[in-house]
Amino acid sequence: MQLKKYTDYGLRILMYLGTKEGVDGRSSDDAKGKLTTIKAICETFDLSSNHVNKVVHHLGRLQLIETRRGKNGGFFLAKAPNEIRLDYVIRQLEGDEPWIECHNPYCVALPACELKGIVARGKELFYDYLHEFTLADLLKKRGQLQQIFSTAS
Amino acid sequence: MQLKKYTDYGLRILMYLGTKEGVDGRSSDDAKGKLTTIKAICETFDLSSNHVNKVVHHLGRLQLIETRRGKNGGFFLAKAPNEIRLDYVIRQLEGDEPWIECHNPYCVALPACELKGIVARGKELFYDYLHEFTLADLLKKRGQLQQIFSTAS
DNA sequence: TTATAATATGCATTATTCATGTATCTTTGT
DNA sequence: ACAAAGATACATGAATAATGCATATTATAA
Repeated sequence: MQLKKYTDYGLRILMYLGTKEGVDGRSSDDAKGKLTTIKAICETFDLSSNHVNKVVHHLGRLQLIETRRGKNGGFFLAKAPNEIRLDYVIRQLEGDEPWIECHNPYCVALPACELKGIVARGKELFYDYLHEFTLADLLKKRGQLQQIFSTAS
Repeated sequence: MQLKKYTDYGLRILMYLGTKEGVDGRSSDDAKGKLTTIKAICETFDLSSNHVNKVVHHLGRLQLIETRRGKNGGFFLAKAPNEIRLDYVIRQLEGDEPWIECHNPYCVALPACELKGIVARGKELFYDYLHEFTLADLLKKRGQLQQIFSTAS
């Protein structure tokens, strides 16, 4: 019972982008508006580039970030931080299956089982709570994060 | 993000015991007060006896059931169904680690990270909700469950 | 007191899923 | 044309859950 690292990495990437973001959604650490690259993320968080690659791609498909191929390519947030709800990010990256498995192996009690509904409702309460937060909430200590990200590598 | 089958099996076992339970906490399908055995559980739910063995042992250590070794041994509920709270059962069987892993690999953002607290609170809301329910709630359709369990095998 | 039926326990093995690695393709700016 | 970036497919490795096997321990009954 734990979120996948995949999901975790996705959230870290969004946080990183959130700290870089200027008015135009580009990296602000450079006047040229350089984009953030997978390489930069990997160096900052010390992660495998292959994995980050996939997560970035996924975030792109979700239209949470915009990716640019080719030289000087990279990616940046496609929405304002306060429009990126945590429940959505986690549900999508994590996958949204029921938290309890009634088939595989099939449970004979299924037709009279009250449990699956209770767990499903609990799951929804978890996500309802996450729905109250956005990426902006993760950036409260933005200055400190910027400092961490700029010195890490 | 899913409960372990181990946890699921534990809950099924408790439900099974709940349907058998008479005034004395013994199986009521037989005047002799025969105890429920691992074998009976395995036949009913079509599970591996080794796995059930371990879950039963765990439930015993948690004092949710009382186990009896030796010939004519078995086990039965050690508490009334309405005293067995689902949050407790699930927390114990599932293990109670944080749902998000900040170390392993260590995350540089940790000192300024708002995420861990949000997820931790969401997790608590999930368990708070489960706390409202007991095994008795899982036995609402007790008659139907009894019928299922007596015909399965 | 011996056989038997039950749980207890430890170790080994298998299966599943997550995580990571390698290679190559495609795109795009220089 | 070249180089730097993401896109994609496939393969491998690692972690953990699930299961299997063997044996010990205990209690009852013949």
